[in-house]
Amino acid sequence: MNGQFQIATHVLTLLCKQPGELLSSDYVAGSMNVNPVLVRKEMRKLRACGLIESKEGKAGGYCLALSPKNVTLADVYKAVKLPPALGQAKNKPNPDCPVGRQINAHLDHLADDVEAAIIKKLSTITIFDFVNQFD
Amino acid sequence: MNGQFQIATHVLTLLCKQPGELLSSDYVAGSMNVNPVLVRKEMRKLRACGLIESKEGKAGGYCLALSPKNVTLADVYKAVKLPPALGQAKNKPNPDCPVGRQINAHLDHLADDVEAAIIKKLSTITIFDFVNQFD
DNA sequence: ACAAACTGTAACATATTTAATTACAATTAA
DNA sequence: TTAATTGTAATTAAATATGTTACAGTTTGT
Repeated sequence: MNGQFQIATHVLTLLCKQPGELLSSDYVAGSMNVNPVLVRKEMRKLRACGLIESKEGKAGGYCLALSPKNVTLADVYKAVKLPPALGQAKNKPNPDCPVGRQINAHLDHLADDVEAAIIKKLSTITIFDFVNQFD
Repeated sequence: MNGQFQIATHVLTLLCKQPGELLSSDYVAGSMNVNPVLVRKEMRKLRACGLIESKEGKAGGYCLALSPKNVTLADVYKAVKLPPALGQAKNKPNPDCPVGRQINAHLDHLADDVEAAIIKKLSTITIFDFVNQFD
């Protein structure tokens, strides 16, 4: 099981609900019951993509880098870099078989199409939209 | 890495290319360089969904149960039952946190939407279409 | 200057999932 | 009756994700 997208989305939700404040990885980890180091690992990815900012030192923490209306869940998906939705075969098909020789090219193209469909769907939902669902 | 969809699609491609013949798991496994037992495991799923038929005993093997024009890659995707594209968190968010209390419902709904988008995309491609790409 | 509270990150342990392998009962054809 | 094959379980090995510990570096406040 892979909960990286869920962690990232949870953090962004918290940051969105408490704008202007710096939230620590310990605080966030407490809201979701995961290890603070895991949170910091996801935050590294989000920061690398410019979605959040972090501040070190005492009273440090994380905050949004952009307006929640300008960040979509597609940005989050790309930032966390999940394994491909259709999976990823590691076998090396038999090059002497007409099907084996070509299938990886076709499967790769298909996987790209599916990832594009996921991103298209997620790009219709901003962080603001997602957070707005909460009571 | 998870190559179940790729195995299933590879087998269906071979079956489609050699209609009327029964292909053995050994033959198929040889084309893709995986273990024959893995092939038989995926075949079980495809058969449970009615996509293929199998025959036991000497000279047994597998063949398509439907016309390749009537089977889409969405059927294959549903048959192999991959883990959800957005992952699956296993943490239990803090029920005392307003965000933690609700987020799983929202994430689950989102995951359903994404799976629907994947299936929508895959349902536009039949096995016939996929195989037709080959030389 | 110093202590405290953080991030950033590495290293290691644990848990889970997937693939490979082995084994064998049941089935079918020759 | 033998050989080839599916169906399936059990085990091992490999890959991946998570949890944990540790600690250097940074910043704030006293």
